[in-house]
Amino acid sequence: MNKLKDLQFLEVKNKKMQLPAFLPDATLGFVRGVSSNDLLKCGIEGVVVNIYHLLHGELINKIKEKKGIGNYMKFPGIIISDSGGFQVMSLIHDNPQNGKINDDGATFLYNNKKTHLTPEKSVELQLSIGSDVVMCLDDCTYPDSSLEEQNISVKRTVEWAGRCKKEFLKLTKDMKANEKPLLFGIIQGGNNLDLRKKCADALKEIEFDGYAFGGWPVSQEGNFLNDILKYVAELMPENKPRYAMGVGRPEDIVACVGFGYDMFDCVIPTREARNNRLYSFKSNFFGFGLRKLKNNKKFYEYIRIRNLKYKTDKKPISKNCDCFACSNRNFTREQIYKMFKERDKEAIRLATIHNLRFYTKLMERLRNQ
RNA sequence: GCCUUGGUAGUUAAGUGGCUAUAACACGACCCUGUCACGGUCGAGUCCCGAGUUCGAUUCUCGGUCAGGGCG
Repeated sequence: MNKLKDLQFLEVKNKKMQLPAFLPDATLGFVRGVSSNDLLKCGIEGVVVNIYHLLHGELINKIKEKKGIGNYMKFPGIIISDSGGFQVMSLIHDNPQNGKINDDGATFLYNNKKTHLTPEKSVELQLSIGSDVVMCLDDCTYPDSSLEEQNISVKRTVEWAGRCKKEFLKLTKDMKANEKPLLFGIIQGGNNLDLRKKCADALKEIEFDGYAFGGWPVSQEGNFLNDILKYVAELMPENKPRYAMGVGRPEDIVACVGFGYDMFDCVIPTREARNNRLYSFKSNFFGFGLRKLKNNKKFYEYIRIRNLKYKTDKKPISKNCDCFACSNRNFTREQIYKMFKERDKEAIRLATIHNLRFYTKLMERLRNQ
């Protein structure tokens, strides 16, 4: 029924990842709270690191010493590097005292540290750590930013994408095919369909290995931008991977797979694990097809493990979960509650493993339509 | 026995002769969409006891009591 199956894998540098895929954010070169081994056991086949945070945290040289981010992380899967474009929004646009942005690039002033990124520099850094998928530096905005800001954002994003491509070609021209990473372009334009189209057309003209939906995917009122996501997916070439950056909640991912997206990253499963929310599938989930999943946001539920009612709950987090915490009745809610209350780091680990397994299981289900 | 310092929320502290007495942690509920994130929002919960001075005392005075310190 769908064109999802057109693209079953993302392949790069002799690595292979099943699609659609969820990639947790390993911003600083690790997924908070868990080891790379934990990730593999959860079925995670790729992660997203962030070149701004790696640079700001002065980790680039350490990564180079280890001969690449894969070795550094001891993670054999696909590693996407985000360009720092999101931080242009989350740090500078949100708080101009954190830096300046102009047509050349962005200068971050954060925690008394200066970090300068241009499109060329971002690409160079991403290549220097041995990233598998290089993201173009973009000027990321909120959907409700002013039209003027959206215009500037798209203009810059397109120009920067051109510069990224040029730099990428220059730096990778001598690489063998099985050493060469991919380069993805990011489509901006906020909630403006014309700008989205303009941006997508320009990026397709430049030609990338994959295309991403960029920008904050949620309206000011807190509604997921289904229509925009759908529209942008249709602007992307069907034969190349489509990446919905920052998406999202389980029902949003289901919707986006329906629109044609293949790749997702989001802080939700990991951050919420640390902050109390643990997901589980309702039993009907396993009988649902994609269409039914799309029309039924209630295929899952969550518990807030630190709530008082779990203090004496001897059930596992989820009865139909096979994660390390839940399987073999390894840990009860009562135990994890207690570990959280005692600030035991293992609580965060178990919770993160649990939520990541929930997400990988969701993706497995979406692959088998 | 004498002298001395102190007693404010569950804990540790800040503060005031007059507005709904403050913060952190802990507690309870909620939130989180390319991580500024074990973070954020909201809520509940306090001036040791008695007497005095005063229009008004958690605040000043005296006594009690409890805890710490010093001297015997």
